[in-house]
Amino acid sequence: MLTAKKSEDFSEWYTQILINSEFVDYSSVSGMLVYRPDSYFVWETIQSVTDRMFKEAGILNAYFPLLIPERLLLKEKEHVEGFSPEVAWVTHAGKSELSERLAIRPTSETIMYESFAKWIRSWRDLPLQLNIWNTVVRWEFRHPTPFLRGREFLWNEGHSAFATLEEAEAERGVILGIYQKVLREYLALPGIMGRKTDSEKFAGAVATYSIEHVMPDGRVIQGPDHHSDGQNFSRAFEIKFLDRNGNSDYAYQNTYAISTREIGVMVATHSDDKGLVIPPRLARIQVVIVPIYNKSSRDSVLQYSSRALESMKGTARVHLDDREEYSPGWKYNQWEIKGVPIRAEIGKRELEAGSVVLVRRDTGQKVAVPFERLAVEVASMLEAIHESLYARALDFLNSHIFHVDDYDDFRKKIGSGFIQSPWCGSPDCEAKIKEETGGKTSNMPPEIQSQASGRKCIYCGKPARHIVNFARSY
RNA sequence: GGGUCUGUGGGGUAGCCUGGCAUCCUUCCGGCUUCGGGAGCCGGAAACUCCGGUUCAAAUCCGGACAGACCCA
Repeated sequence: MLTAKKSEDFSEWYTQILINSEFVDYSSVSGMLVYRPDSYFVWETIQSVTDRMFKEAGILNAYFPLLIPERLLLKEKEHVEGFSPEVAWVTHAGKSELSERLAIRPTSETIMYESFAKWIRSWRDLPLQLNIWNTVVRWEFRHPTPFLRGREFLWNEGHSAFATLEEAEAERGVILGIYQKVLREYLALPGIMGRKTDSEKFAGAVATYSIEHVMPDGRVIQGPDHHSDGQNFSRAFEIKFLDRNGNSDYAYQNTYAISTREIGVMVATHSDDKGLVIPPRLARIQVVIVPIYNKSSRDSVLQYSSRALESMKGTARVHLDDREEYSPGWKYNQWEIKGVPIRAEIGKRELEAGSVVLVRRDTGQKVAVPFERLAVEVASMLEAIHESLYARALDFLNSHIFHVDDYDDFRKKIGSGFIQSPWCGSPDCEAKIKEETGGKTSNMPPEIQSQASGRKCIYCGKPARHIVNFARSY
């Protein structure tokens, strides 16, 4: 039973729908989540469609170890500093202490680049574009929230090495394009793409580009990202090659990721006070048939329901809920909590009319369709649900972007979405703004940077060099 | 990191001030009955976070630990 409302108590609502829908469960390790079949189905799908696009782009999958020797982790200074407070360590095997403690990977740069250094000798070995699907552990100390902030999450780690900076830079558009496509076509989520400021970029990177989302409560959360690492890691790990002219150079590298956090953004964005709303392409069950009968109509209704099931099988993932012990009304509620996109109601009336009633989860709209058109109508309804979820999410995003030039106004607006304001580029101003308002820099979309000219920094009043999205964030 | 509050069956709770065999809802199991928006009845299973103290007697009072929530940095 759901008691919290999305608009009144967002965080309580969020956990209630996740648990009540049997989407995920808590484990006895705080911050580590159990993915039950419906949520794992979502991740498997995200994973497989992303993976397919990676492969089309020439990226190969590999696998690297879970544990990283301490000496490797220490090789890149900024990288260590960024991660060391959150690293979990393996120190013992049984009762004996290990000679060198091993980090449980918080990310795999260091273990992978040791190998890269061995494999890369010549420009002919480049580019090297590898990806691994794995989980990482980061010992968060702030309160964990399912999917959004936890101590273990599932993701992809793409790691590339190129011979030239230009080639490395060109990868960014390809990868972010893939991520945007996955978000748009599967999770039905829009986002804002842009460059992170230096103080918010990835530890060890030269530049980070991210896709950022607004949450229903007006706070903002970072989604998939792509980091240009320049030669920072290649110098630390001696990833050197001889170019066409016989000169030795360090490789130019990138890293990128999409994680299970997106599932949280998806749930939070689309779901409502009745429970989850899962975008059709990610729903394990896309259509649930609920038969309605009494003693005398039972057999004929169930038989008709089975025929409906068969006729839809080739089109959608369908389930017939023929449990005897629950009433139809109870089933409606349960499948609504679980976010199944379409409910098909079949009773004596439908049987006699030769029709089936379809009900959309997102809008509650009911429509009776002739049996012969069932598969066709279901297919187009699934499509319509997807598009309408995306359209609504996009409207929400657009109505939570504010252009602000005045600091008092900024203070009032911060916390209610993306505040686009001019900034001089000074980390001091950035830090002061954060301190005084709680507003952090989210990212800087390339296409609006030209608007900085002639404007003044929201904090110090000096000429602006960037237009930045400020927000309270997760 | 600092402060405030809270830990009772699987979930949600009453009881705590004023010590005396733990309340109700839901879930779960068995049965009957019902089925067009969480039906009804009968029976059953299931809990005081942990450690110590006070007491004839502790969910209740005291101390500590652990866990969680909220506020501040």
